[in-house]
Amino acid sequence: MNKKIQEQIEKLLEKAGVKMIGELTVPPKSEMGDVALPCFGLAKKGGVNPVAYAKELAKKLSSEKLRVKSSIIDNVKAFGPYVNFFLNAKVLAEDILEEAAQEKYGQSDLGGNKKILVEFAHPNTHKAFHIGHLRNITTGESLARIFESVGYSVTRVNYQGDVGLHIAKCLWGTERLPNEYAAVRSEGVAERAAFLGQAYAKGGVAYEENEQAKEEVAVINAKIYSGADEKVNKLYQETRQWSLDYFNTIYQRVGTKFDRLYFESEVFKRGKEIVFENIKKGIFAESQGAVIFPGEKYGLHNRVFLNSQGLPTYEAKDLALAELQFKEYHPEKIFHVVGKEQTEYFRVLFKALEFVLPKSRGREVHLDYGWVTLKEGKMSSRTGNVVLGESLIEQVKGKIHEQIQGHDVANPEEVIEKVAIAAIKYSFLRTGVANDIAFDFNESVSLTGDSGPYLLYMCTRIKSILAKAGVAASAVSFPESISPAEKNLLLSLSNFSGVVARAATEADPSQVAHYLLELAHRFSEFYEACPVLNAEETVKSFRLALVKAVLSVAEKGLYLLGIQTVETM
RNA sequence: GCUCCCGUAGUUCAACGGAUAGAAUAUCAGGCUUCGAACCUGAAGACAGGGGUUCGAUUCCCUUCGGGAGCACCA
Repeated sequence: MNKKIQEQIEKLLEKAGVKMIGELTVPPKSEMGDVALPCFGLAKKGGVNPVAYAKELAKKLSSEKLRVKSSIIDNVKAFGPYVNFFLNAKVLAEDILEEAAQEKYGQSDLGGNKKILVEFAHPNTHKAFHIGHLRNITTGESLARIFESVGYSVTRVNYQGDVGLHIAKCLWGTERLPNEYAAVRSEGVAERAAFLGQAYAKGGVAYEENEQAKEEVAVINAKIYSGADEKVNKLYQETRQWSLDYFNTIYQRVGTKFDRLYFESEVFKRGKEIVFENIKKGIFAESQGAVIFPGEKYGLHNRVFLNSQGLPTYEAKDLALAELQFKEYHPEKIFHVVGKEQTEYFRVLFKALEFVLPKSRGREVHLDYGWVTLKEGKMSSRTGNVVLGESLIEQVKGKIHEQIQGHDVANPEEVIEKVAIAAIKYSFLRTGVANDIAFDFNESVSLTGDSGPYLLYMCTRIKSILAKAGVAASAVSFPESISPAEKNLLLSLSNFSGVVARAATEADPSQVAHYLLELAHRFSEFYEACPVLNAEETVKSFRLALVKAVLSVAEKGLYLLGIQTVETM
């Protein structure tokens, strides 16, 4: 709810000698008013019937409002247990349009410029980059932007697994595909990435089905950690770079830039040290040849931090990563955007961290997001049943290409790319972060209705109007009569700041997505009902300003989702 | 087996413990000589089942059924 409106209502209540209890909401129908004050809380305190109370309060406020000059509130009426306020459209228009025109509209300083890290993407080198990663990046980037807009100092970091068993599997596979390997060395970034996926699949299958291969993979793994074998080093470094080059092309494509790339290879040594240092203190314990953290002591489960070969596992590396991150950035909080299957893992890790690094307590947050599952079944890079991130983008582009036929578009290639990215990002962000997405090519990335292109379409329509209108007069005039469609748009505009704040506190970009959908729909209704360019001068001036404000807020909101607008589509 | 998450129109998603459970898509019926029809209007269609707490439950608790994930040397 808009601050100004809230203040006005509070002022009115104060005059009537009533304290503000309960949050303002929006009535289900516009005939019932524009803002609603529920009276359950008020009634409960006084032990009265909320319906009777609302009726009485509305009556009181109605007489009181006469004494509030230039109030934005036109009328007060009781509906059941609610007191509903009718806002004056003209005053609302003057307030909102002025506010929404500001560069910083929607921003706030909730974060107090505190430092936070948003860690996301984390693809592993030598493995496929699939649509799950795409969802992760989309979510992480959007969260980073939302946090920034409410006044946090955000650092985007990416933690990538470039050591570990999966690398060994891939190298094992590479050694068994010598011809393909030789050929791909002279090819492009994408081909190399595809080759690594193939090699990984080969190694992964052999590891599970063949005892000898399993041992060979373990040997390679040890060599990667020790760095003792020149031949392995060389192959490892070369293929590692292939992956990183490829990831960079994708980051660029989806509009994400990282401030710091962390690698497992830079923390595994220190991870091992930390565990050793803390065995004496009794934090970690030996068990069956490995070193574990006894999570069971704390109602969690035990986890292996050093395996029986003495190599650090993911958990030990994460200890060192945390240490490094606190040392480099002194963050207030670190958000790890990681799949929800690791929820229990993080509970144990954060517990162990509290002992090893006491200042981390309460500052480590696991932002769990849901799976992207295929309708035909679960994705698995082992069986090759994965949808690669880029192939999704290409498929969606194909669909848009068909749609765009017959349109007069200036830069079709650029537009198709942008619309495709918008469609995909929106399809990931419209649903709650923690929810799984059952992915289906034909249904999931929609181009109509509740979709990214629908939002972009609102923007291009407005841009088209503004272009035809030419240079607008500097002073905006306000007509006496404002239609319901216009008023709805104004009310939507007034909600933007609150939506962004909520999205930030709940770490949930879908709030912004839903808001934009409503804004776009209300714009479409307005567009049908209210001609802009052919309107009488005063009305035209107002509508142009209104439409400009809508575009401005829409672009701000789309930016928070990581979506760029287009001129034509 | 233990722990956690999730069951809302045919389908994909909404709904700070509050008003007549909202959208989109698919289906049916309408709307372009008028700022871009990737749009708009209308119809039909849902809280998995059963208990409980509450003035009030889709929301909280218990339970049954159904789906998913995690639970020692992967990340």
